[in-house]
Amino acid sequence: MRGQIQRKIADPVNSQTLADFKVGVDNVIFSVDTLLHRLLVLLVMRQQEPFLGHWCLPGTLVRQGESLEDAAYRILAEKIRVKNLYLEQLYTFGGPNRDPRESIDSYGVRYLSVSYFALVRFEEAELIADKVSGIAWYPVKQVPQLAFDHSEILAYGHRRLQNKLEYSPVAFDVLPDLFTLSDIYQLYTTVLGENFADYSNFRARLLKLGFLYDTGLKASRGAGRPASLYQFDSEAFAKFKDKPLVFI
Amino acid sequence: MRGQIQRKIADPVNSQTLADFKVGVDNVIFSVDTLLHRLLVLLVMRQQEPFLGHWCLPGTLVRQGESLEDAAYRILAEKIRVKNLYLEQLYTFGGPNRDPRESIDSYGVRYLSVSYFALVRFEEAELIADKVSGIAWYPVKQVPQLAFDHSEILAYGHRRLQNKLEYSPVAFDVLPDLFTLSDIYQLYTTVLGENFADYSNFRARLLKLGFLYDTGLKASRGAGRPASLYQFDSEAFAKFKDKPLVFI
DNA sequence: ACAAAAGTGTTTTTTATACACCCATGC
DNA sequence: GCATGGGTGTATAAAAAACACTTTTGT
Repeated sequence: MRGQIQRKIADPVNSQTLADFKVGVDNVIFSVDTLLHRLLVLLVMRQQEPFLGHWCLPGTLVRQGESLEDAAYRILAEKIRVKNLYLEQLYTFGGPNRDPRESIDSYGVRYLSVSYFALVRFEEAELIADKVSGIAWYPVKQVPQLAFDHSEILAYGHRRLQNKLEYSPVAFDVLPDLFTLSDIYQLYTTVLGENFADYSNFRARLLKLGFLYDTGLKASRGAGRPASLYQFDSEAFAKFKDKPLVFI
Repeated sequence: MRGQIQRKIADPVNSQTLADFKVGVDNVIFSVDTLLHRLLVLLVMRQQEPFLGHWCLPGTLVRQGESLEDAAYRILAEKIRVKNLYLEQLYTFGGPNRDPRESIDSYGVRYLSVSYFALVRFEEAELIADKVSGIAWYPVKQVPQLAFDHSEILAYGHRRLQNKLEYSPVAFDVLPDLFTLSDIYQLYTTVLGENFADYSNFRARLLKLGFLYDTGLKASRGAGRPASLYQFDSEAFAKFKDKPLVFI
C-alpha cells in the first residue's frame, strides 16, 4: 500500500529503495482419481523463458478491475471446464529472487504470487488444451521439479488440502449430486492415506452428523451389494457453520 | 508475476488491461491483558490522506530485497519493542477499490495488502511513540471504524487468533519464561471467552501433554495459595510437531 | 477463622478404535 | 455358492465435561 503519494510526502529519502511489484495468481488445483487411488494436481508447461519447457502451476496476471479471486477463477476456467469446485486463497509468496526475471531487468521489480488452492471433481473436469501447450493431471507423488518456487507452493497446498479435508466439508463441493458413502471414503483415503479410520467408523461418524440424506436409490457397480446413494443436505449442514468440524 | 517482458512478447493485446500493484504489509498485532481480561490490538493513527486522522493497522511498503515477512517484522519493530512474539502470514487483500488512491491517480495502480498476524506479550511490549503520532492498544471489542478495509483484516485476524490458540502452542511464545497454569488459563479465557473448559479440566489436559515442567518455584500474588511456576519444555514438545494439537 | 486462589480427585457421558458379523449382488 | 463390496453392531478404551473437594496462602 501507499505508493507515489506517500513516497513524495513522507518518505522521499527511501523512495529508491522501495520495491515495485508484478502481482500474479498461481493455482494449485487438485483432483482425486478415486478409481486409481491417486491425488492429482494440474500442471501446465511453460511456453516461454524463463523455465521454458518446465512444468509449473497454472498462473496469470491480475487485470485491472479484477479481484485476486476473480483472477484465480479465470485461470482455472481457462484450463478446465468444471461445474463444482472448492477454491480458497492459499498463501502469498513474495520474497526477493523468487523469479529469475528480477535480476534481468533489474529495475527492482519483484514478482509476487498470490496462490490459490482448488479442489475439483476429477470425473467431471475437462481439460482445455490450447494450441501448443502441455497441460496435464500429475499424480502428486510423481510431480517433477517445477519452475520458480512452484514446488514449494504445491507442497504448501498439499498440506492445506489434507487439513481442509479433515476439518471442513470440502469433499461435498466436489462430489456429484448423488454419491455413495464409499465414494467419500475413497476420496478421504486417497488424500489422507490409509491410516485414518476404518470404513465402519468413518461411516458411523459421518451419518451421525445428520446432513447426509439417504435417497433410497441404489448404485450397482459390478460385483457386490449395491450402495445407497446419498445427498448432501445443506440445510441440515447449516447448523455446523462456524463450529469446528472433524470429519475423519 | 510476469510483467513488461511478457506483455511485450506474449500478450501485447491485453497490455493495457493488466493491473500494476503497490504492495504493502499490514500487521494485526494482538496482545492479551490478562489482568483486565482484555484482548488488545495495536492501532496507529494515519498522519496523511487518505483517511487522515483515522485509526488503522500498522503497515509499511515492502523495500527492495526485503521479504514480505521481513517487512512485517520491521513494521512491528518500529512500533513496539518486544522480545518474544509469534508472527505468521494472515491473508492477502487485493481487490480493486480497496484504497481510494486507486481512483485518484487512476493509472490503474492497485493497492495490495499482505496482512500478517502477530501475538506479543502485553506486559513486555513497549510502545514506541514517534514524534507526532497516535499509537495505542485498543480492546478488540471497542475498536472504531478503521481506515481502508482494515476492519475486515482485523476481523479475519481475530478469527485466526482464536483458531491458533486452540490448535497450536502459540501461547507459549508469548508467556514469560516462568509462568503459572492460571496465567495460561487467563490468556485462553480472555481470547476465547469463558465457555471452553473449566480450570480443572484445562489443567489436567495441559499437564498430561507432558511438555510443561514444574520448576517447584512458587509465585505468590496476594491472597490465595501460591502457584507453581512452570517452564515450557521445547524438547518434550518436539514430538508434537506435525501432529494436530488441541489445547482447549 | 475465613476468603481467595491453587490444586486434586471422582463420576458421568461422549467419542474413538478395533473388530466381528450379516446383507445383497454378479458371476 | 462364493467372492465382492455394502452395511450393522458390539465391546473396549480413551477422552471430554461436570463438579465436589482439599490445600496453602494473606488478612
